[in-house]
Formats: sequence, structure tokens, C-alpha cells
Amino acid sequence: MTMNAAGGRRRPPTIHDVAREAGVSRGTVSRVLNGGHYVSPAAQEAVNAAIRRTGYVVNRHARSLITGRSDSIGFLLTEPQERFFEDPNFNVLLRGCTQALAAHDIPLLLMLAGTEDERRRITRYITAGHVDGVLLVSSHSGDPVAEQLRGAGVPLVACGKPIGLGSKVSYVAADDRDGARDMVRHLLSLGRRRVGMVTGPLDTPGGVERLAGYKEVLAEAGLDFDERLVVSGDYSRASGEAGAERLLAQAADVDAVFVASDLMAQGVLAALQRAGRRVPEDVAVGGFDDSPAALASRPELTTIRQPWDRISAEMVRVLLAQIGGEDPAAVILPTELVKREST
Amino acid sequence: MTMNAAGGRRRPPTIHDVAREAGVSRGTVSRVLNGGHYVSPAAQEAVNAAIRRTGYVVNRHARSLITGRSDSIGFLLTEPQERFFEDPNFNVLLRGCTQALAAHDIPLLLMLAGTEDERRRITRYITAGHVDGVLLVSSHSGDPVAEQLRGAGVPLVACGKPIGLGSKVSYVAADDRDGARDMVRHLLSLGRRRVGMVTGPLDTPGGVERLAGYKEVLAEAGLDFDERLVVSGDYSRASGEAGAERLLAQAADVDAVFVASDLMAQGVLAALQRAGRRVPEDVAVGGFDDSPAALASRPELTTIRQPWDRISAEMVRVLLAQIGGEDPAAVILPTELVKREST
DNA sequence: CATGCTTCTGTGAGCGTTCACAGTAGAGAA
DNA sequence: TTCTCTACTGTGAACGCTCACAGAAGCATG
Repeated sequence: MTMNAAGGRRRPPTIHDVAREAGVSRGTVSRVLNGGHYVSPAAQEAVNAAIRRTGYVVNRHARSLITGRSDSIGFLLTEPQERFFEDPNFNVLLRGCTQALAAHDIPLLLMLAGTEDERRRITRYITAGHVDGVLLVSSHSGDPVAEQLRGAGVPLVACGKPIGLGSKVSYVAADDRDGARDMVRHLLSLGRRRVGMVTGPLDTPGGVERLAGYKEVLAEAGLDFDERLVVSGDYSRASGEAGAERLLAQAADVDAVFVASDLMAQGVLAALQRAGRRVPEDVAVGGFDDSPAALASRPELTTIRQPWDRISAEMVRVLLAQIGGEDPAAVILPTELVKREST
Repeated sequence: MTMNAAGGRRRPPTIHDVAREAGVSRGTVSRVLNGGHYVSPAAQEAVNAAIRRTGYVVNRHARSLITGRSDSIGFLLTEPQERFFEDPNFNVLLRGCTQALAAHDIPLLLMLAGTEDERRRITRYITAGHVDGVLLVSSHSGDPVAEQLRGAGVPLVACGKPIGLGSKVSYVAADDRDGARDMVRHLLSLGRRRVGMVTGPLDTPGGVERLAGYKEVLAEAGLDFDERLVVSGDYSRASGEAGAERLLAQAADVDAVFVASDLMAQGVLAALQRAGRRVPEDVAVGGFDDSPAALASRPELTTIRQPWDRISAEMVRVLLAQIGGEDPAAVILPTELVKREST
């Protein structure tokens, strides 16, 4: 007369069942579940055995109801869907964050805000307290969502420095300027003297910093800044392709290009090939990100590695700390030059 | 003496507050919240107004505690992380599913099971009842996770026909065989007579079906099946590249290739270009999926469109139906030939 | 007038936890 | 002995919701 026939779900054991099984009280079981302080080793052991025997799993809803925490966090991506489809960096970040959160047994809620409407829905969801905190990925400018959430008191960590520094927002970013410097120095060390750049969006700190690094190194090498050598893009492959075309038109003697993202660098590669320039013989190309796309390119891209694993791990660490009551923090991680075939 | 100073969160209104505000009982508010049956229009209106005034949002944990439902579903991807990083189809699917779920106000929990260890952790999480159902994406073979979850009574919908049909599992798939037929007919209509194929993994129904469609059309055109014209891959770009090389070595006179995924087709394109074959002049190339990668290829890929939006919408629909008590179902969706530059 | 039906409403109980508090036992100090 | 302190344990009361049930009101039917 059992209920656990295949297909039907038996009523799962509660903390009460475990307590009875272990011969202790609910309180003791709860204490074991939450760190085991002030519990005798004997009780500790008895409870653990009972948990194993009964197959007990905590009911997160009951716990959340009383603690007020949801023990889940949201991963919010406020990018148009084309960017999400095109750029594997998001996947890398997503993977890193789920992994880092898994270590804390915290599930990740995926929130894709491609449209204004979705943004509103999601903001409402988050401010309603359905998640304890938010990992925000939004390379784009003028994104009011960070301000809104922060204003509502929602713990928040952004990937990359957000625009509005007004209300202090935590963020984790790679050292964009230093990475840019490394790449441009590398290009110069190859003997190139007409080094162009395809920048990222210049209304974002990341885009600005990478350009600043480029300028710095040119100056330090005693090279004049030539604005015909600089065109701007939006990190997308198409903008890289268009940028390279403009670059070739404005400065036909370009012999190296520093491109602010690997995706754009793929576009640059395509445009150069179409124009009959050999890479790296005629033009050396350096990317940024060390995205999976860098290895898929032909030739394989020399690039600046963003330490994605560390970035996601730090994002999670900082967010959890903030949920725990700590102040917002900014973390800057070092980059690394990865030499491949394109330079 | 208010508590809602910036940064601090005020205790949110409960159903009780709304009831008092509206001059009705908790029960009535609850009924309005859950469909509004057996509620007078007057009460209905009063409650809605009170909800608006108080800014009430339901506490999902309290609800879940009593209903036993979590009102959340898991998106489970059991693929090695390289596949997740490389293939934008996953992103498209992810986007479609979050969107379809958003309409029901159901959050999506992202579960990436790249390793055996993660698979175990996630399986435990799911069978513990922390989600109401699972959207499973696992093109790969011998995946025991579907069986395990189904055996545990977890509502499940797979993307693509799963291997083990034993315990009936719901799935939504495109009509692989028909899509393959369309593509091969298209290639033949171009006058090509030495049509090769790079198959998908032949331990998956999708891989087998696409090959079957290819064979069928050759037979129907009175062409002999030449096994030197067929090589197999695993849907990855690298395997497409390697496959094309083998194909060229085995059958140098190949004048068209049907490739079982757009990603592999990108690899094929690269290999053909390297071998000095022009596409489509010397060799026509047809892909499968209509992945975002198809448009990013040079030349742009002719391909078979999988109706991703409908696929994800159907996955969600079937899953919710199953959670609601309906029987598992299989849905096959039609594909469409999309002609672009590569043929 | 009683009876039944339908439509609507309020109330108490309880979902499975955690938390605060009260209490017990044992050790050591006065 | 008595007291204090520490280490541990049990208990009742929430948390905010839904559900079952009891009942009220209105209306038609016998």
C-alpha cells in the first residue's frame, strides 16, 4: 500500500521526520543543517545518519519564507538579442557564474532583457525581492537598470565598470587600459609603425579605456596620434568589418590593427582578406577578450585575455559579500597577452 | 519614523494588508490573485485597486510552501562547455524559452551540466523537487539523465528526439528527414550530381534522420549511393572542417555538400576555401539549423531553418501541460529551406 | 414556508522551516 | 552547598500564503 509507485511522487520527508528518526528535536536538526554550531558530535552524527536514511532534502520555500532570503540570484543581461546570439563571451560568463554559484548551492535565474518591456517586467520581478541579488551584464550605455535596482536596495554586481558612478555600484572588470597597452606594445615590437585601432563603443568606460591605452603607448613610443587610424565600432562582428573598410579607405598604409573585441577582429580579418591584405604579413591584427571566437578565427587571433573564470568567480564573491551586508566593491583583474597567428 | 530610507528595505505588504485595504478577507484576495473565479465584480475591483495602492507582490515562497509547486522550471543543458561556447543555437533556444516562460511569469533556472559531477548535483537538485519541470537540451547520446528524471516522475521535455524511447519522454523536434530532403533536392535542382554529405553524430535520431533524408532523395533521383561521399561529424565547426578534408580526399569530384549543421558548414567552407574550391561555383554548400552562424558565414549559408521560436514555445507549452497532468507528447515541426549565397 | 441550488465570502488550519527563548546538564569557582 | 558559566537541546511562535469548509445571501422550485 505504498505511494511511491513509478510516476507518483511520495510525500517527501520533512525535518520532523529526520528529528524523529534521529531521536532529537527539530531545532537540533535545523542547527546541523545550518553549520552545526552548538550541536554535540553525537547529535551531529545521528542527524546526518538520519538524513542519509530518509533521503531528506531541505524545503527551500519553507526556509525562504522565514529567512526572507530566496537563496537564488539573477543573471541579468540587458543586451539586444543579436548581441546575445553573436557573442560567446556571454556564454563563458554564464558558465562561470553558474559554476561559482553551484559551489554555494545557489541557483541562477536567467533574465534576458532584450526589449524595454522585458526590462520593466524583470525590474519589477527583482525589486519584488524574488532574488537576493543580481549579476548584471550590460556593456551598453545609459542603462538605467543599475541605478534603479541599486536605488531599490538590491545587491548588484556589474560586469565591467558601469556608466553612472553616482550611486556606488559594485563591479568586476579586467584592466582594460593595461591590456590595451600590452597589445599595442606588442604590435610595435613587431616593427609596425602604422598601428590602427577599431575601438569599442566610446560611451562605455571599457571602450574609452582601451582607446586610452592605445594612445598612451603611441605617445610613449614617440608616434604621433593620427585620427585617420582610429575608427569606432560597437563590439559586433559587422561593426568590425565596416570599421576595417573605413580604416583602409582613410589610411591605406596601415600595417597593424588593434581591435577592441575579438568579434570585431573577426570582421576586420574578413575585410582585410577581401581587400587582398595578408594577415599577419601585410597587416597584423590584435583582438581583445580571448573569446572562444579568437580560436575559431583563421588565422587564430592574437588577443588580450580577459580572465573570465576569475571575473565570474569574483562577481559571485562580491555579490554574496554584499548580500551578507558588506559594502559595494570594485575589483580590477589583470589581463594577459596571448600570442597566436594573427600577429 | 518610516523605515523605507534609501538602501533599507521596508517590510513588504502581505495579502493581509491588501485584504484590510480592500475591506475584504484574505480568501477573497487570494481568489482574485488566482484567476478570480467566484469573486463578485465589486470585490474584484476593490482588491485590484488595493493591490495597486499598496504595491503588493505575492510572496512566492509562501505560496510554494502550501501548493507544493515551485513555479519555476529548469533549463538543463548536458553538453560539454565547448559546445555551449561554440554553438549559438543554444542561445537562441535559451532566449525563446525565457520569453515563452515569461508570459506565464515563470522564471528559468539555468543548469549547465558540463561534467559528470555537475550532472549528479543537478539531478539531485531537480529530483528534490526544486523545479516543477525540466527543459532538456542534450543532443548527445547515451544521456541517462532523461531516463533518471523521468523515472523520478519529473515532467520533462527534450529538444529533439531523445535516444532511449523506453520510458515515454516528451520532445519537440524539427522534421529532420524532411528538411534534409528539401536541401538535397535543392542541390540536385542546381544540376549537381556528386552531392556529398557531412552527417551529424549517428548515435542520435537527428543525425540518423538527416542522413536518411539525403539517401532517400538520391534514390528518388536515381543516383547511386556512394559511401565515399559521406563522412560524419559531431555538429562542431572543427568536425566540419575535418570532414570536408576527408571528403575531398575520398571524392575529389564532389560538387555539392549537404552539411548537417551550420557550424559544421562553416568548417566545410573554410576547408573548401583552403583547398582552392570556390563556393558556390565549384562546390555548393548547404547547412542545417539556420543558426545565427549561417548569416555570419562568407558566403552566407543556404540552410534548412529550424523554427526555433516555435520549438521553444512548444517545449514550454508541452512542459506546462505535462505539469498540469497531461500525458507526454511528441511535437514535430516543419522546416523551411532558406536560400542564400552558398548554393 | 421549506428546500435546494448557485454564487459569493470569511475563517481556521496548516504547509516546513528558522528563530528566540527557556531550560537542562555538567564543570568549575566561591 | 550554591552560584555562575558554558555547551547543548527542546518548544512555541511565526513567516505569508492557499485550501477546505462553513456559512450567508439571493433566487427559483416544490
